[in-house]
Amino acid sequence: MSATVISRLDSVARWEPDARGRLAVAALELYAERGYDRTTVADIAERAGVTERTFFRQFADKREALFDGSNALQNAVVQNIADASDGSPVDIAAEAIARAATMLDERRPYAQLRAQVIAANASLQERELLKMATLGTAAADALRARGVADPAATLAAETAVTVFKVGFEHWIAADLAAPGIADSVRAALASLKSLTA
Amino acid sequence: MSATVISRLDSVARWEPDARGRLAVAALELYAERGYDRTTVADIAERAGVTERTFFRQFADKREALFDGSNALQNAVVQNIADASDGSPVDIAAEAIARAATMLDERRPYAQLRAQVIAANASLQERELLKMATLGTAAADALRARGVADPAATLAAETAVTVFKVGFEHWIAADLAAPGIADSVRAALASLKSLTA
DNA sequence: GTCTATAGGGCGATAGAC
DNA sequence: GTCTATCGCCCTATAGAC
Repeated sequence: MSATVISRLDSVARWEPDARGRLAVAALELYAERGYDRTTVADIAERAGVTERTFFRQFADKREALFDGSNALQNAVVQNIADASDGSPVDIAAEAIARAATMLDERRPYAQLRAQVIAANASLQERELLKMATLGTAAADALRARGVADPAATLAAETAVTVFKVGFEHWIAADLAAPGIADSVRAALASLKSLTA
Repeated sequence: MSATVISRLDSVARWEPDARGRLAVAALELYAERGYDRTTVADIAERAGVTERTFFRQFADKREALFDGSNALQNAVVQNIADASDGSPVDIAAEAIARAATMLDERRPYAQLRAQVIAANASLQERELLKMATLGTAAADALRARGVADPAATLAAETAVTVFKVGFEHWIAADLAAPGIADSVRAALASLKSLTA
């Protein structure tokens, strides 16, 4: 129950720090152990050592605890699109996602467990799809900021998200010695190009 | 409160028929009038003249009442893919969706209102995204049944769904004299092809 | 049809950090 | 003093169980 307290030695922290992180970990663990819908928010809060009410202050709902990292990915993608050199909109968007996704490489076991949990529950899949759609519109906005007109911006961004999804699936399923996720995404893009040629 | 009763003249219907249809209409109306989250299932049931319990027997949850037509669209897409003559997987899937979607042409005002309601609420967007994803996997299955291998089948199906989404947005936003949805979808496919060329 | 557990929002009180 | 994170108890509506 006791956790590492990061505070000055002459003061005792009133609460253990990082309630949000503990809640996110507890949620993933419990969803994996007994399934999403047989886990109550009270269960999660108890394991994290906080009250139920605190959970809802940290996360908008029970699903959101699994999607804490999605903002970081999206910000990296938007930045990568802004920083990209010239190229076709699809190439720019797909490469931006491929590079941003390398932040997942070092946490593949976590990503695999999380993917398993999401695959087992429809309402978690819905949330994942919403996050992907949000990533797509953010990427489209970033392309428009570079002067790409519609419908090219939307199509390129959505296509990049599609190749990310396919590349992600491949990376998740591959064995330990497999290459990084960026290569999986690039391979999916190459496949798509040969399909539409 | 009284509706047209389609029954034999010598019998009095015990319940008004088509509770499911009335619930779907009532749900859309109320979501449009006062917003999704300020509408309770009890409100919908009352307007449809049934009990709350009947709503949940007809629909799995409060969102599902807006998605009654999605099965018909999916079945038509799968059938069209099975019936298609030879061509590239992307062309087959996109054309299959374009033709199936013509069933929406005669109900454009309904589709516009529905799209407005969905755009106003995140949890309805999630459900819409799940329906699109389900359509994508069904289309991919249909392509595989034709002998298309992966990842081509998945990529082609997902790409077709993307051009459908973009075409649908265009068709929804266009004025009354605009061409049908199939042409909007075909135009989106053409744009995508020039983008990836 | 009735009953009930749980999600999730509102609000005020508390007690730390600064 | 302000700001912010927590708690606790109120409530309603969803959705599943019986």
